[in-house]
Amino acid sequence: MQNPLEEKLNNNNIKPTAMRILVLQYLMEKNAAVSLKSLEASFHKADTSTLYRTLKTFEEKKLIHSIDDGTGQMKYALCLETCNCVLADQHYHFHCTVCEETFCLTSQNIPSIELPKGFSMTQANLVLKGVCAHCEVG
Amino acid sequence: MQNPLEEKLNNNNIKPTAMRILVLQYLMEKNAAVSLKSLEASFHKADTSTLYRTLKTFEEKKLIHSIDDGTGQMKYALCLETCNCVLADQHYHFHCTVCEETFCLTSQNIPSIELPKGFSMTQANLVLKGVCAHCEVG
DNA sequence: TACAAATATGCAATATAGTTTCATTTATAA
DNA sequence: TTATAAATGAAACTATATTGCATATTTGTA
Repeated sequence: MQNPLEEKLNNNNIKPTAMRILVLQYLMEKNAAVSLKSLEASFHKADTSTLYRTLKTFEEKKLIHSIDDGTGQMKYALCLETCNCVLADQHYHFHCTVCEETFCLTSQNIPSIELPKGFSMTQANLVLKGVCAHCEVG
Repeated sequence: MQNPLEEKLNNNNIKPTAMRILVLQYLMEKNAAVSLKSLEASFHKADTSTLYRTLKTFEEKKLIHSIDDGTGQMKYALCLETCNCVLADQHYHFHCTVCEETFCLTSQNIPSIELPKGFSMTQANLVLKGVCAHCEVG
């Protein structure tokens, strides 16, 4: 008998410490990708390095994936339940230049891309930029 | 009567100083995107800030475009002649995890991407990762 | 329970890329 | 020639990411 957060961590082979449960909860409540800074801002009591390593552990265990959205701050977002962080699981991300939030566009996978002869692809970092629905004027 | 490099700079409203001509030449000779660090390594006599500002000027004047390939070092590559750095000019980039070079894949434009309702897109940073033809084994 | 080993955390220091300030030099134009 | 504008060089500074090490906590085992 464990709570769903602990269960999720256990399913990913991550020991469910108090800190990790809180960080996971935070990630689940946000519908946008989060940065280390935003975690720091939300968890004053926790140390930066702990939060940093928590994110790294989550990423390593494929609970979250990282997004380099070009803001200079790496963002992290929860993977889908079925995610193995392989090419087939990759999706576009959208960075809103107004609210500065970054979202996963999981409704469509990335299209097949014709690579030059001899090239092989294993990963992708695909970030679209513009204005999100919430920030759109008019 | 001016050399092609100067002409290219002039066409982009960039005053052709000695330094800028050399940097442009360097960019044209490389078939991969270059970083500030690689410029520093190639131009020992020039100051970092000069090279930095040269890149920024080139980018501003749409002579080159920047690529955040996730290595932590911004890369820069020459735009195509016809480029206006608008959405239609965007293309994928490929970062080889072996030789660490980053290339423009200009042979195809990015496909049309279905955005959530209300989202509008103005830019993109699309980086594919894997192994390039030169580094492919076998 | 008690102890040993493994793991997680907190604090501090470090690394690195990017950026800015300001003085000096160089180019441009009246 | 002189005044003005622009480019360059040197140095300092900022921000993010990362690591080392001591302490605390958890876990497994007798």
